[in-house]
Amino acid sequence: MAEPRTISQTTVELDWRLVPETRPLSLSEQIAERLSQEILAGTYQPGQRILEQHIAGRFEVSRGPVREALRLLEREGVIEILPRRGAQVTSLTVKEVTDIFDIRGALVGLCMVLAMERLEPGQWGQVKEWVERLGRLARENDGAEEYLSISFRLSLFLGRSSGNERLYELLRSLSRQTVRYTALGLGSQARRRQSARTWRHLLKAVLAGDATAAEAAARTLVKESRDAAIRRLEAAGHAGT
Amino acid sequence: MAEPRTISQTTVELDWRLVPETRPLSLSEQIAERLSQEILAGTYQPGQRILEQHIAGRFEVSRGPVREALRLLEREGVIEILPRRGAQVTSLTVKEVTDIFDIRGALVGLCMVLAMERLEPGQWGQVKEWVERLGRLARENDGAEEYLSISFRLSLFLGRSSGNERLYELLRSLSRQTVRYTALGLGSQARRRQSARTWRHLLKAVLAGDATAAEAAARTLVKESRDAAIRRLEAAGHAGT
DNA sequence: GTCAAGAAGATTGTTGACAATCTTATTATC
DNA sequence: GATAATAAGATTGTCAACAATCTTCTTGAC
Repeated sequence: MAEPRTISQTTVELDWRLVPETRPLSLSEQIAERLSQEILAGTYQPGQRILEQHIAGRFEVSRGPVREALRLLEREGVIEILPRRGAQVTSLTVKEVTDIFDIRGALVGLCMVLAMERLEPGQWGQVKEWVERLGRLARENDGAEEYLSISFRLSLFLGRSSGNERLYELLRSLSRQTVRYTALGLGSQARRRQSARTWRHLLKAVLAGDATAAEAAARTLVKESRDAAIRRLEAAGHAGT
Repeated sequence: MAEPRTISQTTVELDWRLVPETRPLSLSEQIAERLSQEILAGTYQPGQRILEQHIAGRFEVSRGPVREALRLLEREGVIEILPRRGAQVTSLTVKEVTDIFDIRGALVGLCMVLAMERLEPGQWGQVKEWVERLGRLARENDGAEEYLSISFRLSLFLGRSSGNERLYELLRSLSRQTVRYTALGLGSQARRRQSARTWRHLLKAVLAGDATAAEAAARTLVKESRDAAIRRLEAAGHAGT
């Protein structure tokens, strides 16, 4: 019983998945995927311990694959493993959230530059549509969830367009780690308006062929996202949620 | 026999180590450390397969800890693991080397900006000394090895000075992955002279308090390193070494 | 002589059990 | 009543063996 084994399935959009490939997932990857979803969904809270035996029992596998799944999740920043003390759901401090956003800012800037070097002006149609959709969603009261989804997808599009596979993977991982904080900010309609405006600036710069301005807009996008998240965190009493 | 076990030791400078912490390393971490050294030293060549059983036999442990060590090395980019086909020493294409250098460039730029925000003018003394030493080494014929060591240390200093722990770790990992290619470039004296010159530009910008110029210099540093490495690779026939 | 099919060997994936360590609850002491 | 030592339980680290898959070598057909 090596690979053909499967645990109970749930379907999730490819972009959001931990392992975005379509090949049959190994047992440990399936476990990691499920746990990742549950942690993002809040079934496991930040700071909560994760016991190997408990997971093994829940998915009816031995502890071996569970251990490997936990290493995979640690690698993605979803959990932290302390030697001899087991795993727990990552609970970021405000400082750590800031730090990750800063890294994302620099990398998104690079993405933007590379994408403009590679893409023809005609290949930005999809981006234009998405940015316009963001504008509409920013005017609505309950557009938070879809806004997040579209902006996440826009980021991934830029990442892929950079032509730098490793940059794409890195950004995907960092975006995953901060998605709950990005969402925190985008909960406010004012913040969505701000975001949509910056996206429009970015698009304008792209269509004008101004790489410097586009890079600046991309970095601004992340910086604004960071500041909104931090404000929310500090208002809530800066516990690691 | 859980943690107190040790495999045969070798001492390596902390900066170059896979796990830079000083706490007692777990068995799998010790194995990963040793393998990492051997791979960097060329005992295992790029592309070469690594068999779990072979490693387990060599270090007289079971395959469990070896498997965990391999995951650790995969995470650091030292090896690649293909499902059901085992591990092999990472063999980067020219494109992948370029991509990693580009990421490093963007991140080193960010480092520079952050470090200048945090450090007082008086705290750059160590950097000044190192940069001057690089200048001397660039004039010598056989200064390649020490040049690499000092410039690696300079990069790490900037990383630490950024105050962004995650940025530091990320840069350390990426620098490790490209260190053999950086070394390839620095083998030429002309290249060392170029590098030393750019370091001097960087230092000058720092001391003048010009963050923009310092960031540009930092990015240039990585870009020049990238171009030198690529030239060497392509001259050598662009196999993955 | 080349290519495809099959069999033997090698290698990874998984499991359950045992050992060492860590955590928690209890008890004793000040 | 609070603190420290102790013991029991819980949890992680390691091991050896088995099962499934992959690789390679052999054999046979064209």
